[in-house]
Formats: sequence, structure tokens, C-alpha cells
Amino acid sequence: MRVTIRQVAAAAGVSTATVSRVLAGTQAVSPELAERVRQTAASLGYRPNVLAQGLARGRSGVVGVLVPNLANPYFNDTIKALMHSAERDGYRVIVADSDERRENELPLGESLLRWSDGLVLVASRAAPTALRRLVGAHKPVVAVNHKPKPEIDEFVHISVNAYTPMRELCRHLVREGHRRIVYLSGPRTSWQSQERWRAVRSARRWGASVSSVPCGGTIEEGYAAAEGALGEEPSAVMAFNDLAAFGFLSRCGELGLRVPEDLSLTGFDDIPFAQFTSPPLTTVRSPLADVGVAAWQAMRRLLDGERRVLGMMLPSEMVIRSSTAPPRSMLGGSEPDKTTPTT
Amino acid sequence: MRVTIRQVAAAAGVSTATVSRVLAGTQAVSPELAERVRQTAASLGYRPNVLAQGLARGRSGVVGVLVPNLANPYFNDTIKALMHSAERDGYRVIVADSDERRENELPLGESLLRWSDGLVLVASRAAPTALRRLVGAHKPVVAVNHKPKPEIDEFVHISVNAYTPMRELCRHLVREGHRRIVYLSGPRTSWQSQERWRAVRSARRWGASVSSVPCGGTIEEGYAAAEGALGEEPSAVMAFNDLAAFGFLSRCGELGLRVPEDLSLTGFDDIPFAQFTSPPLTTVRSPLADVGVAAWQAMRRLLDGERRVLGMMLPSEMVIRSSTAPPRSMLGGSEPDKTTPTT
DNA sequence: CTTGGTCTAGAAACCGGTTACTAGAGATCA
DNA sequence: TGATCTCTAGTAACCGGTTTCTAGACCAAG
Repeated sequence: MRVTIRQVAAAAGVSTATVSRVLAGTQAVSPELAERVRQTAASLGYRPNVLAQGLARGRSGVVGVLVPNLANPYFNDTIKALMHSAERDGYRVIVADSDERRENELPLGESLLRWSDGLVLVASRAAPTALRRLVGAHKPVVAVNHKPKPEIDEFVHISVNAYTPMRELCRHLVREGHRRIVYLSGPRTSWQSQERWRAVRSARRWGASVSSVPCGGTIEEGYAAAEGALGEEPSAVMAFNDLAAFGFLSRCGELGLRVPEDLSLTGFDDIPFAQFTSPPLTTVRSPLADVGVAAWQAMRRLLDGERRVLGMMLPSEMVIRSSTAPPRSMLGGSEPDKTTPTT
Repeated sequence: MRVTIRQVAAAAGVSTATVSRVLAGTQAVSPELAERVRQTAASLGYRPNVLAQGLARGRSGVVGVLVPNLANPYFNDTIKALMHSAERDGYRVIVADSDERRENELPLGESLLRWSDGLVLVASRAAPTALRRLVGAHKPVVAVNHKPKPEIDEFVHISVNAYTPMRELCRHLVREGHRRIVYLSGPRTSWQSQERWRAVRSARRWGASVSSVPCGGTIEEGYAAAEGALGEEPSAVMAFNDLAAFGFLSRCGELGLRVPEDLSLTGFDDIPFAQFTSPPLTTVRSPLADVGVAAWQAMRRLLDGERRVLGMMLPSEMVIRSSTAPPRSMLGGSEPDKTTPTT
């Protein structure tokens, strides 16, 4: 039914080896023959069977990507950039979604590896033993936004520097007069969340009192964590990411709290929605697409057999919008230490 | 390096055929032998090579999904549901993103089909000739939210009924007193946009004057279309989808217009963000996940060789939140025909 | 004119599975 | 007891490519 390489060979009066050589361009074939083969292949509409090719070459031309949650816009831009880069190099991408459950990561990762030549783990929350098993398949693994582990150094790390801009953001808040800051923490096993919290803690040196409230990385979790966080009577709340900030903001609206008049709020990632909330969200812009491109480039090199491929730490920058402002106490001209009462 | 079926066969003292039969469970093998084979396979950590399996079986166990824009949250839930359903049946999903450019759809679709056993086209904007070529590969094609084409009836349609709830929403607006409605239209070649506009036009029978303003389906387009739409001096704006409504809402805020006091606004899809904007968005809830599941079920049947697989039209329902309210003129008690002036 | 090197292209082995075909053992029946 | 049928498991032919190995043609050098 489908046209195979043998049919092309027969029609062109050559061997299958020659057809393969012409189309792959791997070895020299006389120009006339090559041209004739190309003509017949085109006229018959020949398309190599990718499975047969993969089997013979020992490479499938597919890479796997594992993300915690496809529905998070944060991952979309990264995946999209990675996918397009891979496409340009003739690779296809298969995606799996662990649904934010770390126990899913190992089976899904193994499944992806059976199809693919390499694996990109985005924001993995997997345990070291699981990672070790994935690396054990002896295929390239690139980790995006994952804590560099000295004990398993067999994968390349592409990360965003969250610490520096988060710390800068804290300093900005303190300069505006905030003295009581609450951090809505992300998923417990997320390295990025730990980095961000580490940065927030540094605000203590500027004289602020900071505390952390368990939250998560989704809108729903931000919404749910709001009342607990407000109990700490902060003048500024820094959410793990934009989604959590978004949910928090929504709950504030319901509780009659106004942002930034009654409370300042920050996010992280600068997902496309962040600038369209009301008020537009002060946040940190992650170079989402750049991360995807960098991850692919690293993967590409590993696939090409390069030995020492270096990881990257990409910079990100604070974006001040209108969800942050000096606390009301500052405007009132009184003590900068006493903060706004909540409802 | 990797353990193959031959090694398992040798270790168990049987032929490769027997190993294959035991593991695939396709034919009867004596219980003792089967057990021995399973033991050896497990102890050697044998994993069948999916490429070889695919080649031999003539099926890859992969399905392709083509979406206009992965970054649109609208598609995420659908893809996620589809992916998980497929996974449960032992299939993997490869995704491609046409970047909202219809000329990308044919090459990407063809590329996906080379890897996969079937193709799911989500909200395709492709021309009939392109579709005909994709169908020509003689592999199952499922179209999600695409206009049923009588002339190419070789693919199964899974759609959301946009007309009924959109019309209901119009009627709701009219009942609240709106007489001047503007529809922000979606991508020109989108069938769903045409359906939604057809529904909006029906509001004329209730005495409203309606018009359509070109917009699109992204936040940016909604933002950009705002001023033009406001020039029509509507009391209610119905956007093609939630994203456009979101962008529009943001621009209104900048222009000092308050929703719903000065203007009512509706979206479509009920993406997770819709209930968290301020004000929460009146919209239509598309059964996003159900669409994905239904698309997979249809695909699964087609892959299993079923002849007549029926398409589906899924219901969706209006969700009234706070972005709609009676126009100010109604509150003021004066003429219901004269609407709010813009800035 | 012979010899050795280079280059092209075909034959055939391979990649790692699946499965049609077949042989042999054991069961059933006349 | 012999013929036939059933059932298991091995042999070998695929699936559709790639690539090693090799033969033959051609060329230049001795």
C-alpha cells in the first residue's frame, strides 16, 4: 500500500542501498544516478518509514518532555519554544504530564525514554533515586529548573536564577516601607520554591520580619491560602508564582481588601496574564522561551555525542507594576513599623 | 547493550517466538514455560523496543495532536484529558503547534502522521484541500471543533455546541435591558467563531442592534480591539473567547470604564482564569476535558477498525458571573435605548 | 602491460521484534 | 492400533529501512 524504498529502487533501476544513500546523503553517489533516484522518489511520493529508520539507525528522532502540569501557562511557553527548536532540527517531541504527583514521574519518564532519544525534565519534583534510574537508561537527560545534585551529575541543568531578582524585589518592598512580609510557598519538593524563599529570608537583613505560609503553585491554592496568610497581618505578600498570586488576589477582592492600597502583592514568572489582572501584577519575568531554547540546545549537543555540555543559569528580572505600593502606614505619615489591620 | 528478546529467549531456553507470544499474550503457551519466560524477562529487565514492535506490528502506538496554539489555556485541558486517556490505553501522544498559521497545518499534520497511527485536529483552520490530503494518508482523523464538511466526510467530528448557549447568553443580556451589543469576532477561518456570531445575530429578533468587530482569540487582540469596539457605543460586548475578553477588560480599566457598571462583558470557554478576574467573567463553560476524552474515544474506535464511528456535539452552558449587569440606563430609570457614553 | 589504489553501487547482513507456517507430541476416535 | 485432530513451540520469513562488505570499473603509476 505505502510506497517503500524497494519500490523506488525497482522503479529507478538501482538497489535499495543506493536509494538510501541518495536520500540520506551519507555517501557519494554519481550525480546522474542520484538525480534519477530523487526524481523517482518524488514522483512516487516516497516517504521513509520513520519506525524502520529509527530501528536501523538506533535513534528515533524523538525527545520526551515531562512537565508537572501542562495546564500551567508557565510551562506552555517553555515547551512551545523547545518544541519549535526541536522541530527545526528534525526532531519530534512527546509530552507527558505528571499531574504534580512526584510518584508519577518515574514511570512516565521511563515510558518516554522507551520512545525517545533523550528526556527533558521540567521542574521535576522527583526523588533522587527516581532520577538515578532515569539517568541509568544511558540516554541524555536535561533538567530544567531543578536543583543541581552533586551526587547525580549525569544530567545537564538549565535553570532560571530566581534568587537574585527575588531578593531585589524584597529590597524594593522594604524600601517602600514594608516591614512584614509573608511568602506563599510553592510545592514542597520544588527547588525553585526553596530558592525563592531563601531570597525572601534575606529581607531580614533589611529589618523586615518575614514568614512563610504553605500554599502551592495553582490558582486554587493561592485562593485557599489567602486567609491563613492574612492572619499574619502582612503589609506585603510574595507568592511563589503568578498563579498563586492570582488566586490570592481574587480572594482579597472577596474579602474587601484592596491591592495595593491595603496590601502589596507580588508573583513570579510573568505569565501573559500577569499584566492583565487588575491591578497588573508586580512580578519577576522568567525568560520562559529562552529556557526552552537553551534546554533544546543542550539536548541537541548531548544527542550529537558531545562530552561535556555545560548547564546554564539564565537571568530573570523584576517587573514593577501596580500591585505593589508603599503600605498605608507610610502614606499616613506615622510609624513605618505598624502595618495595616485586616478585616 | 540493551537486553533484546533473543537474550531473554536464550536465557529461558526457548525461541524468540515463544517469548514474544508470552509477553504479548496473543497465543497459548504452556503455563510453566510462560512463567519461566516471565521470570527471566523480569530478572533481565527486558523492555521491548517500541520501534521494532511498531515496525513489525504496523502500528506505532502513537497519535498526533495538532493545535493552533499550545499557549492558549483553552487547549491545555483538552489535550491533557486526551493525553491521559490515550496513556491509559497504552498510547503516547505527540503534539504540534501551528502557531495560529493555517499554512503550517498541512506540513505539520503530515509530519505527525508519519509517526502516528492517527491524527486529532483541534480547532483546525486548514483549507479543505489541505484536509483532504491529510485524510488521504488513510489513517484515522478526528476533528475537534471544526465545521463538518459534507464534501470530506472521512473524519469524525467532536464539537461543542456554541450556538445554543451563546444565544441564551444574548437573550439574557437583552432581558437585562441591553439593546446595543458588539461581538468581538475570533480568527476568521474559525468555525466556532462563525457559530458564535450566528448566535449573536439572533439577538436581533429580540430587538437588539448587534454588530461585529474583528478581533481574534488572544489577550493582545482583545486589548487592541477595545477602542474600535467602544466606538460603536455598545452597552454589552461579547468576546469570541475568554482571552479576548480578558484583554478587552484590561483596556477598559485603562480607559476608566468600569465593568459591569459602564459596560457588560462576556467571554467563552470558562478557562480557569475566568472566575478570577475582577470582576469574574460571565462566560460559557465548554466541557474542555470531556472534549478531549470524547476525541480519544472516537480515535480509539477508529484505530480498532470500527467502521462507522459517530461524531458528537457536546453541550455547553452559560455561566453568569459579575461582568454582566443591567445597563446604567436601566438603573437610571430612563430610556432603555440610549446607552452609556464612552470617554 | 601489469599492479595497486580509488571510487561507485550491489548483495546481504543487520536493527528487534511479530507471526505464518510447520513439525512433533499427545489426545480422540473408529 | 492406526488415522486424524488439537495443541504447543520452533523455524524462518517478514516489517522497511541502514550499512558493512565486496566486486567491478576506472585511473595513475611503475
